[in-house]
Amino acid sequence: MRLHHLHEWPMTVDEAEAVQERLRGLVKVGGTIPRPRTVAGLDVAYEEDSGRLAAAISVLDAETLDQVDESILTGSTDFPYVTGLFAFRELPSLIRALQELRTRPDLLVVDGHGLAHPRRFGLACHVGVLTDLPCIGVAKTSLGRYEPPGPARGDWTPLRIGEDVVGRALRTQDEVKPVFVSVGHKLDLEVAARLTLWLSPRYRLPETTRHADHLARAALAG
DNA sequence: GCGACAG
DNA sequence: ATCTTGTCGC
Repeated sequence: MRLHHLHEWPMTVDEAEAVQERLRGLVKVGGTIPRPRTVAGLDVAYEEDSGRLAAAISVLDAETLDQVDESILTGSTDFPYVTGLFAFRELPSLIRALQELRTRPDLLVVDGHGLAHPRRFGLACHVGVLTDLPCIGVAKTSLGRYEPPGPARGDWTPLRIGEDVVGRALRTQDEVKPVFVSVGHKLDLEVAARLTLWLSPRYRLPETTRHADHLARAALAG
């Protein structure tokens, strides 16, 4: 898969924030996906010591949610974990995994935020701009403020940072903690939320994320 | 100013 | 992210 703007790579925290400010203008907000045939989940697993990591991508049939492709690799990280600069920690390995994918998915689902980010350019936006593919951010915790949504699957409330509505707190199953959905690239928030619900028929997290998580953990072990 | 803070 | 006991439920 062909990727764009790979020359935009920082060495320091200041440079990293500058890259985000520069690339944020390339995010396309809005739109729908006519008929997604395949959906890819991206995730990275870490080993507490030695900075070893495994990146995994699982591509599922959007209709049956059966896996049709995968890409797994192990590596290491040098960029420290800094809230807001999360992308620069996971992106190098995710990029390699994307390039080794046999197929080009119709949609990407990232384990983290898109627009629900301090500079409105979270990992899901970054991956979306690099690939120019529609991309959704689905995170397990929030960086913004929200009121608890209703108790039923499908209930949601707006997620805000400052005055901006940057995403949704979405209940994907009855009586479970909500997930935090935001636009990454090339779709609108309503579509992102609808797709997230579709991809989460049984558990709190989307099947794409769960599959990728399993693959990444297995790769670290074996 | 202080605390909180995706994974 | 990862470390973990017991507990509840299919």
